[in-house]
Amino acid sequence: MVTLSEENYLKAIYHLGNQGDDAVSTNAIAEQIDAKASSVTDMIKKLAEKELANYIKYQGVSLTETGRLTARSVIRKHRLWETFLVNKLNFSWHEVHDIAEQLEHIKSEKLIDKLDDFLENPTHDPHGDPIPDKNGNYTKIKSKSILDIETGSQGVLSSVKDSSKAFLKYLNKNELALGDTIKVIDFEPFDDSFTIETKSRTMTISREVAENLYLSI
Amino acid sequence: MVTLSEENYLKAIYHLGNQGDDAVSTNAIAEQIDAKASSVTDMIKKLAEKELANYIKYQGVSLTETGRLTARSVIRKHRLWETFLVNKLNFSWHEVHDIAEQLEHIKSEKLIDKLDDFLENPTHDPHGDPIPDKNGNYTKIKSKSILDIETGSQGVLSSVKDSSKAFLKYLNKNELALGDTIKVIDFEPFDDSFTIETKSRTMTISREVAENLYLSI
DNA sequence: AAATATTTTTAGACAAGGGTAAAAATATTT
DNA sequence: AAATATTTTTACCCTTGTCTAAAAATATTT
Repeated sequence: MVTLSEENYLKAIYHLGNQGDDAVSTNAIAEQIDAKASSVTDMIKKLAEKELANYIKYQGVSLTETGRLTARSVIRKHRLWETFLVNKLNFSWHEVHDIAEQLEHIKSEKLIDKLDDFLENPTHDPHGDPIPDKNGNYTKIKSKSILDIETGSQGVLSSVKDSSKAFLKYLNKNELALGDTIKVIDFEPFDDSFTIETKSRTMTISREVAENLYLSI
Repeated sequence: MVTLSEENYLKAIYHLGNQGDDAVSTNAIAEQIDAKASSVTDMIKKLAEKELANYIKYQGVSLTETGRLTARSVIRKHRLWETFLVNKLNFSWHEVHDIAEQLEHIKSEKLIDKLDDFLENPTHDPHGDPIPDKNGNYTKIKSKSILDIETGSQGVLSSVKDSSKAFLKYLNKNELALGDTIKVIDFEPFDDSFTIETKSRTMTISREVAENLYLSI
């Protein structure tokens, strides 16, 4: 039995540690989860005790195979619920995170499998992130941040790195949506800004925004 | 802020105390919630502290207006989620209770309103129980247990009193479903059994079963 | 390499929710 | 009305997950 809190720690370690492979520092987890370092140490010990994590004092944590699968299962639930909220209940994508954060902890294999079928087995959630299947497998779309794309080339907006409310609202306001074709027209070294072109218009975006937009070529 | 545990107590008091009006005993709650009487006393004090319940030592608890509305809101969520599970995810009605028990505690007004719309504002859940609206109002279908119906008359199976897995499975096995028209043919005083007639057949049911079937005339 | 700074861990406390055992109040018998 | 039984409450303990403050380990400067 994995508790709600444990699930959140597993998810954090997974995301911070590159699928949970790299060792993650106590402070990094503390910041991610919004808790104090001492609380994190306590929880890490419990996870190691349950063989969900590998832990060496002062050396950080990584996930065991079981821990990784558990994390992926939580991520699967989170992303399926987000898809449900956006596709079926007509939420906009910036509203769904907090609700999915709760729904991801509902315990029922059968529920999530039926939800998956009901949504017609989506491979990506509304933010463009891949949804692991029952066995924890998924294929990431190969994509690059606009920062790393050569001027003149174009791609399809496939995901966003930052899923904060503020950023998603910015995208809505500027009529940028997943699936849009974006061409990188120019880079301005003075302020690190980019000029991009979409179907409807040409616009300038800051380095900060460019960093968070991932295009698949 | 009402906690998950508090919500469960409010629901129990609501159901045991005839919409929370009548005073309910500590022991009755303990049994319903599967906890010890001492734990119930503690929680009751917290509810009274938060003005969700009226409590006089040794005299039992009832709900305040706020408590009653909170209970109805939890019941609304429970029944909407059950409806979702059965109507959209194709669960059968005896499987949904435990999952709805978890889903009913998800916090988001907007979520439940959108779910309500998605389900096309159902007035009754899969067990025939009424779903309170946003304001906590609902209309109960006027119905009577087969025990209280005169031989010879008929009605539509509108709800079941006992929603246990065992009973719902019994109904499935015997092809009895909500909405079926049932005619009460005979009563046998020797063992208190009833003979009833449905579209497809005539059958005998025990007093125990009869007691749990509610027909609307 | 010593001194200082930062990170991590330990020790001890707290709130929520639940349990046991005994005391107090209420109900029921005789 | 006493005696007995039952219910409810109190007093105290436990676990989970969190916190603060201090100690220990590791990193970074000088």
